[in-house]
Amino acid sequence: MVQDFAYFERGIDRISRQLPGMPRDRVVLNRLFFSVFKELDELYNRHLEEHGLNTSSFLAMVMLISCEENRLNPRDLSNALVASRTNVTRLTDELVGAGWVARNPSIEDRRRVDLSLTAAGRELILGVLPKVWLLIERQWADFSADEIVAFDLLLRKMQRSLSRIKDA
Amino acid sequence: MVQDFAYFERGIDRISRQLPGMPRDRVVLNRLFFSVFKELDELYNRHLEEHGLNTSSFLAMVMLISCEENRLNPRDLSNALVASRTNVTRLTDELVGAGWVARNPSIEDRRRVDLSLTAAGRELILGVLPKVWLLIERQWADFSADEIVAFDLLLRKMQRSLSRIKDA
DNA sequence: ATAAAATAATTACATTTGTAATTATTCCAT
DNA sequence: ATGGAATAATTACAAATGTAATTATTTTAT
Repeated sequence: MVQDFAYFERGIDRISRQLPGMPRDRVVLNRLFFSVFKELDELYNRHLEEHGLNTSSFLAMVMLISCEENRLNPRDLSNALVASRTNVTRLTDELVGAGWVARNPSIEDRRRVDLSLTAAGRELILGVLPKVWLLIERQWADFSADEIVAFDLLLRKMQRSLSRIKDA
Repeated sequence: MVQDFAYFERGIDRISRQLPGMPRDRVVLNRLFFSVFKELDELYNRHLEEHGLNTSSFLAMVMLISCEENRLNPRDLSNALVASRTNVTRLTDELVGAGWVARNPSIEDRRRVDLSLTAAGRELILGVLPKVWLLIERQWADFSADEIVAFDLLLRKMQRSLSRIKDA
């Protein structure tokens, strides 16, 4: 069956036989990474749905409750979400429409817009966060403290590698 | 600035002060995972673009060249890509339109459709794979063999954990 | 044998995301 | 001080993805 990863590995080996030079272990790693991410995103979207959120709007609200001045520009959100500015504009429209976020012209720079949580938005995200944390704890329940640390280091290393390739 | 992860960690700590009970290390891990994935997806999309592909259509073609009988049903692709059947229908329309994939009614079960690569599709993917492998090698160049193995094991563990939560 | 349930793919429609062009403002080099 | 370049956000539009309903076929329980 498709769901277990051995299926993919057999496929990868079939390609390897048709075309030499495959860095097999790293090809497997990337494939794993993609499929695990999709499952992860799906899981959190499913749990956030009942609160009218998805992983993007949730992260946007989290960025807003966690930022220094309690306000953030669309540009910052775009970086934080690794999403286009366009999409952030639309997302913001949505959150403003729901009454969770306020848009205010920036005082220092009139090109800018300051986004901040409304009282309702703050209340929502403070209610959702503990539920998300419970899910996170279930998700990582089988991992030892050492494994968590190791995973963290590997992801950061991967991040550095990706940004180096990007800049090159 | 937003791009380095310390920025997120300071935000995470600000939340922690507003709301107790956060499993900090694992929250950081999930955030890292999301942001690394987005960067990864972006990188590969950028490199695949010149061949008229993106990560989805590329993986679809890879599944087709790597499958046992050289044919696959839309259903299988949907599982492999962790994408909706609808999206696979559209994706297939696209690949068929480009002349890379053929749609044939299945002999055993007339509800089904067999998808397979055309000669042009096969040629395309055999040309693209080596380039993708070069990128993969750059991406993982800094990782030792041990790190690759460790990462692989952690991702598989994560996959099992996610599928356990899904089934529950 | 046959009717209900299950399965496969697709269609119609909505949502999410992105690229390119536009508008407004600020920065910077003369 | 001022005109060109850079930056911020948005708008118009296109591409990618998803949900629910529909059609065709097969499986299964009587």
